[in-house]
Amino acid sequence: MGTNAKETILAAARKTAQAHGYGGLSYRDLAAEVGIKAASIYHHFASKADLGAAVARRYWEDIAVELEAMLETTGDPKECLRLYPGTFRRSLEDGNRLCLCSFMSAEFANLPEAVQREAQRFADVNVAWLAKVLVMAKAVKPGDAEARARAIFAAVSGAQLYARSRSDISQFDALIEGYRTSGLLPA
Amino acid sequence: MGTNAKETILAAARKTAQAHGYGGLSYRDLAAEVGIKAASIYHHFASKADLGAAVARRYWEDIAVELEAMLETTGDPKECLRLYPGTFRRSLEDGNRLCLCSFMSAEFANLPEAVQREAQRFADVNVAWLAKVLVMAKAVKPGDAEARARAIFAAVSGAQLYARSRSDISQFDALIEGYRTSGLLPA
DNA sequence: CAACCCCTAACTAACGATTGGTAGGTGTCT
DNA sequence: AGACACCTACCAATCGTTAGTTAGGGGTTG
Repeated sequence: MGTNAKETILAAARKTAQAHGYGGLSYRDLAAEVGIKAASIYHHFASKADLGAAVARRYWEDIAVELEAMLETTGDPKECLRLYPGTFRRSLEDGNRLCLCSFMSAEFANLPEAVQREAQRFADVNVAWLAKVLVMAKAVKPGDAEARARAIFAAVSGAQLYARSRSDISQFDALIEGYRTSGLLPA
Repeated sequence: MGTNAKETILAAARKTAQAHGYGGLSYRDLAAEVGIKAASIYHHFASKADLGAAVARRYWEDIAVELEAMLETTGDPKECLRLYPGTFRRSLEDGNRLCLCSFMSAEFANLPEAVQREAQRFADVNVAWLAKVLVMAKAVKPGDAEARARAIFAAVSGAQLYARSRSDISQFDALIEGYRTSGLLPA
């Protein structure tokens, strides 16, 4: 597998965890998918907790980059708010997968502390970005931005969870539309 | 464990599943909690899938009764909409537990079909009741009731998930308040 | 009344599979 | 030579599940 084995493992683990959770991560299955043996994963990650934490950390690092890039390329905070649910939609498009943070929030009680921390950071990154963009778009009073950002994040997460349980992306789209007409998201 | 062993198992399994999911249900742990041996559970439930389906079914049956009772005792649909998030709040109060349906929606890909079906029914029951109450309260146009009901259910589920990942009920309360000020829930 | 039979509700003991993890060896490239 | 990437071969624990057994209560029958 060469020098990028670690990255390949991380990517495969992320996809599996988004479908079956941290508990559904198996060294043997993961190794088979990557094309090495289970014990070899220990050469890159000292334990399952380490792997889980690395996967979750990479997950919020990636979304942080993606969200900042969105803001930069569009240069339009209102457009960003319109596009935001798309980041969750894409997980559903990709094999009806869930946001890793949502899955780990459900599994929270079973997670090693290091994994818990990294999972929380994903939510923090999303809320911070949303709050910033809401203020830029003058969609809320600056003092209300963080509360509204959290509400949007939680609601979109819930929409993804619901749509997943129906294996039906159109349910996600309908829910997001519902958030707009009700005023949670700017119309 | 006399005649009500089956009920005792169901109740213990529900509590465990709300904390650790269907995958976190272990016959040995469950039996130890109830005070019998693992194999004895098979006298009451033919398989883990059977047990899981029975737990999920009982879960939506109970909430259906609870919601109808709320409507009857208050007689006030607006008051019902105000009280509704409380049903999710109580799971958090009880050991930071999650709605069983939410946990199973996350685990969806790993669930036996019978369990999937019963988990979906919980959402259906909630949405149907919410839609009915929204119309009674004249909070939305009758044609928009079901879409709004789904939006409320998904958003409240998301709020519970977020609060759980922080082990902080006040986050749930703040999110619900945010849904009210934004217009998703009637103020 | 007593013997019989079946049912319920539990038990002990083990099954094969899978889990995360460890020890130590092998080949390859610099 | 030595570091790196990966291997084989195991381990103890846990998983859902099965087989066979036991204790006791209820009904029917001689």
